[in-house]
Amino acid sequence: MQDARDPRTESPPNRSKPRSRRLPREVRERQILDAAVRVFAHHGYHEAAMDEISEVAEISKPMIYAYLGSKEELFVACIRREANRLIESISGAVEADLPPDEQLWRGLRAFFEYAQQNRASWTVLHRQASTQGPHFAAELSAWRRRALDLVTGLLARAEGSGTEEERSTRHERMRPFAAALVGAGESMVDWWIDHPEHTADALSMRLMNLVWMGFGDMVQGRRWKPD
Amino acid sequence: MQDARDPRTESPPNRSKPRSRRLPREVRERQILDAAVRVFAHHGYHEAAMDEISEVAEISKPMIYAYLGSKEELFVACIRREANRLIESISGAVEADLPPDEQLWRGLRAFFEYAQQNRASWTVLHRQASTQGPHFAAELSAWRRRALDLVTGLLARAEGSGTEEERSTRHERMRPFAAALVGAGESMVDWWIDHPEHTADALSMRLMNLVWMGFGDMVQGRRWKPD
DNA sequence: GAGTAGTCTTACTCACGAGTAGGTAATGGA
DNA sequence: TCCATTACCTACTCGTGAGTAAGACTACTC
Repeated sequence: MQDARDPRTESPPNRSKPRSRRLPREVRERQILDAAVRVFAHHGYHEAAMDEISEVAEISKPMIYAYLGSKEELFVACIRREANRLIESISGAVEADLPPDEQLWRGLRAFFEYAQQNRASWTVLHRQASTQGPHFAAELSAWRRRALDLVTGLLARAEGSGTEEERSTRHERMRPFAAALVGAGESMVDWWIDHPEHTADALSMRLMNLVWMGFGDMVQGRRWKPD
Repeated sequence: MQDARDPRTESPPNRSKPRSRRLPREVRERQILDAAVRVFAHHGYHEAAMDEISEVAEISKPMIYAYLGSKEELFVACIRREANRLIESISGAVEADLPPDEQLWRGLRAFFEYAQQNRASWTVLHRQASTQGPHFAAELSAWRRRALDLVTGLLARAEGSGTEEERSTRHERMRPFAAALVGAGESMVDWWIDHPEHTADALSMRLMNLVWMGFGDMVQGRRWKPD
């Protein structure tokens, strides 16, 4: 069973390069993490062999243990790095002085774009991470919580201002909706993988319509549009 | 965990070997599947040891191999059985002659209730199944497709009728929305596990409001309510 | 050039767990 | 009563893959 997207043979087809020697730790750690993300994304945590990661990273296995620790710690390091990248992408796209629907729209679009341009990263965060052995549970719920807080904040602002206390209870009330929205996005990305003819823009628009207008409006032909 | 034996098979009270019960294959298969669902839900596919499943099922390991085949086949059998149960629960709750919003509402509620009353089953379907080794990919996408078709049908009917062709293109257009809705539900159930103070009814209502009314209506105080 | 700190490797060990060999014992029909 | 069948077991094998021992090579400083 040949696999076209085997991470070992995926990107640079370098046959001539005589395996760069003696690079500083910083560089190696990055190489290892890059390789690990790709391999974890491709096989999942348990099927991913440290031997394969070391092969992809072009470094021997003991170096991984020396720099990043056990397989578990390596996986956690991947989660942490990729979660940071994703969350920064989204929160960077949301400008605080825009109207709430516009903010939401930008956030959604940034999310879909990230998922498109960083497939492996997204796969690790979404699919593999949720395999929750009791181990990475902490790391996992941490990143999930950050994502949820980000979205909850977006939604809470949509309902306008008020006293400190009102804002805080509203924030709480928004949590289940935020969970729903996050899940809707995740699930749409999954669907997207099988229907790559759609653009990030189109999908964000659909999701925006769903959560902002709702089916009740949509069946009557009312649509949400940006700007 | 005490072993509650059938009183009829226990006639002489001083039998020294209560374990050898010699039950028919059908019964054992059910016991094995029940145990497997629990263990898979608890540990995930890879961490789940056949030895533990055999222990929980109160039968020896070779019997599992004799009846259900390999670990992979056992897992597939679990997925298949539990997916059927869930899909029947939902489609049983949706009566075709109700108005579309009411149908959607009943479907959502049935889903949340199933997730609440069959935690292990849901966990296997949702969390563990998505670990997509290339193996159960077929089984997985099959059940996911059935769920998606069910929801897509629900949504497509909400937009009323038309010519055969209109219905079919609309059905296609609804797919990404269905994916979003399914994901929203899944994600809300995850959130629910950490916030068990909410009821299935309350959560279905929230999700119904989100997808039917949308935030645009909700921030203006408009709400959806069941008939 | 000697010492030292950091990079990097080959070639192992060893636990774990899927799957099996090879049997015993109960049941039901002839 | 004998035989076939089916239920059921204990006690193994054996591949795989995480993690390591033990040292080699290189590039600094002093």
